[in-house]
Amino acid sequence: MFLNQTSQYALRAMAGLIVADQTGPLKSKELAKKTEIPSHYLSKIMRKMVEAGFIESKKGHGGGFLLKKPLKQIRIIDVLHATGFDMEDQPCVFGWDQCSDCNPCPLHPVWKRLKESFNDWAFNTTLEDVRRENRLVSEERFNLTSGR
Amino acid sequence: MFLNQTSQYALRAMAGLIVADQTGPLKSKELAKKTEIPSHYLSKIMRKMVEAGFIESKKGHGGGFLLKKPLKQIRIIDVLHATGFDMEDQPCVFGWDQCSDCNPCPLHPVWKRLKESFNDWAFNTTLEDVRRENRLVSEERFNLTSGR
DNA sequence: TATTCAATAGACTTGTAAATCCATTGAAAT
DNA sequence: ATTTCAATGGATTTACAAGTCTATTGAATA
Repeated sequence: MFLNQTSQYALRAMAGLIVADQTGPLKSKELAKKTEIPSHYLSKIMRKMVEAGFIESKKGHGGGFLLKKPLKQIRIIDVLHATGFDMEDQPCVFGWDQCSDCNPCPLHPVWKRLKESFNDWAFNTTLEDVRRENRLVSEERFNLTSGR
Repeated sequence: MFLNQTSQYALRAMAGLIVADQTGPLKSKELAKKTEIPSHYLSKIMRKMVEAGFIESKKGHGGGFLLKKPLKQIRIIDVLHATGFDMEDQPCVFGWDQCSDCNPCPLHPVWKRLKESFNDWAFNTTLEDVRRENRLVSEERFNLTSGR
């Protein structure tokens, strides 16, 4: 869908990291394998996550990436911003330089609603939600397969 | 933002066409100028709109593009489909081949909500909405500038 | 019929996000 | 100290969407 590959990879990588059993730092290569992201490309994305303060990196023996911030404090929008995506930078869909509520292009009202839904999602969803909902599913599956 | 340039152009072109004073067919070049879409590229997009049955084209003298269907019957999703965009074709954001409600990837629940908002918008917004809301704005402005 | 206009078709070029490659840095272990 | 491991930086390549160019088709006008 709509977000560019880099942003999608970033979400995927963060999700992959938080879902992993956290017994020490997770290596870029392992995460790459797990998430099927080209490993060298992933490295660059992970650097951005480090710079944004979401994770920290350890070089050398036993190195890799570790979560640094509470998941609750990392919103989807933060991850997107860290990859360079910013809704505010997006040009008017109709191509106007100065499109706004006061000076709306023909698509403005309609497009605005889409942006609002997107923002509603991106600002109100955190990586904690990702983890929680993933847990719920795993538990359900466990209950099923364990025969209760 | 997220939709590719071609899809955005398609929305822009349709909006440009319906907002134009409809005194006969609108030429591709005129529409291109109005919407600031590269004219030859626009031609290709307009062809898709013709094939989808939204508009018809007239060649030669006095030719151009005309609306064919009632605006109410053209949803945003239809325009997007006509340009080749299909939400159902979008691969799992986590990269899984078989990701579904029954077999959800770690991002599935969260991503699903985004898709639902998007679909809600794309399926429930028509070009009639685009026209109506544009009209409302124009009238408001008229009332202001006419000094009432 | 000849001329002009405008869409159509398809080959070709451009721009840039995505992906790869390789050399370097820095940390841990022995 | 030396070796090994893994992240980092930056140059380069690839792939493909976006955009351009040119020739053709087909309709209206006179």
